[in-house]
Amino acid sequence: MRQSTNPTHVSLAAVLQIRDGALQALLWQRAREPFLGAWSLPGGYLERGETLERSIRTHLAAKVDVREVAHLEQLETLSEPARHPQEWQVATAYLGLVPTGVDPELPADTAWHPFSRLPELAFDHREITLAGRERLRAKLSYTNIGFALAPAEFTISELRELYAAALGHDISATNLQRVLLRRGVIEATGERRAPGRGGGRPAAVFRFRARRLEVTDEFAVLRPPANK
Amino acid sequence: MRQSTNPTHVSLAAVLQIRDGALQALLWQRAREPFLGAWSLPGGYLERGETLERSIRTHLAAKVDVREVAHLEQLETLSEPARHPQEWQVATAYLGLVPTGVDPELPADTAWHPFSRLPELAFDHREITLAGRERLRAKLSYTNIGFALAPAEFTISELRELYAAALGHDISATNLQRVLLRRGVIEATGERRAPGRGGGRPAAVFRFRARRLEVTDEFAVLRPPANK
DNA sequence: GCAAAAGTGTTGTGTCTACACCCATGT
DNA sequence: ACATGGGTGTAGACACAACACTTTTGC
Repeated sequence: MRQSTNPTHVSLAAVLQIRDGALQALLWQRAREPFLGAWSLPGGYLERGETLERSIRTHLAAKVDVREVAHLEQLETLSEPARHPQEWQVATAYLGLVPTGVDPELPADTAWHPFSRLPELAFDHREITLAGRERLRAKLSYTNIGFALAPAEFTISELRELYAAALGHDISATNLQRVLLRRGVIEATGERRAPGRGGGRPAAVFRFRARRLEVTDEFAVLRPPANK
Repeated sequence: MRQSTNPTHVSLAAVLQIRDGALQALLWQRAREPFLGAWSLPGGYLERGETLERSIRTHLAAKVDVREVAHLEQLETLSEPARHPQEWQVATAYLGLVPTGVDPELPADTAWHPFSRLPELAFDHREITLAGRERLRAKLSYTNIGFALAPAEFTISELRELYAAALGHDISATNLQRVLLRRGVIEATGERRAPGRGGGRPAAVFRFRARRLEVTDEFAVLRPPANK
């Protein structure tokens, strides 16, 4: 029991990466009660003098040795009084994204889990994890958030696989390329990738033009008049 | 000084309404230090045993006598250590919307302020207020959130004025009607509104089909293949 | 030559803006 | 009659999905 007049405050993160062609979440196994042994999201207490974002970055770096988080954004703050069985605790959840290919060394109690086989999660962490995936899926449509899932350079078919894995449905390489080029989200580097055994035309290499989140489709159905 | 190991936690709300054809925010004048006399967002401490949403609803109902909040959603949680000069305080901000026409009785220290003449605000409340307006503007494009700004029944020109005031730019009644009808967001009641002095064709009366937030335009540019 | 993989051309559909025009009422 | 405000018809721009077709490589 920490004390009585104020809630404890923790930062948590659903850290997602595409590994082996599937969207996966970084989880660690709790070493103490409550939920001893259950899988849960990385995070920890907010300390005096730090912001929530600094808090979650510190906890990620210290506990899990993940410094390669390419994008981090706040998801929501959970305050259900019964969410922690012993403590009055408020949690602010973040979504973190790690580019494909990065393979940080993990402590023994930490592992990646594909969404297709998520274990039972402690507290309300399952809800948070699913909310993170939803946020990612939505933003793939109208922002350049793909930069945080992709390596620095890639071919369209590689990018197509990433998008398909994150979205959960197939996507056409043809149209993906056209949409992202039209919007100026990606650009050709000018280089080509040599084909594998069995041949095939060499693929053009692309990169994201920005590596910070930008809204690329204002989808402003109710948009201001053109003239004027 | 409340205590040391945990931050205090407050809930705040940017409560918006369209009044006199302009988007306005509900503010109250602080009665104590810090920022004595400055305008600020309504809200207050989170109490043990309640959720943040319950907390902000309670504070709104008690302090400001606004029970007519048609929509309430979480905006973000602010944790900058220096945001409160004396206290280690975390704040979770909400966006609240009140339909046009409702005119709740307000205490003497509370008043509506149009965005065009926002006073200096205490703490980081200006940032929150602007974030609330941005959230509203975005959601007007792809959800039915207009239900929370409009009265139960309205004509298209009345609705057009509300959208224009909230969006900050003009909008065509013709196209607004077609977009909202095509998406099934509004429907005709079958009644007509008598024209004012000076004549004119009687206007058809409409209502929103749902009075809870729904996403009406999935804007899923990267959408699943049609045939499967 | 042939299979494999990448990329382009083209067609059709749906959604939106803009604007001309028609409708129903008061004076 | 005619001014006033409401509503419909329609054309053009654009973004997208789907799919046929062409290009460039390995074997």
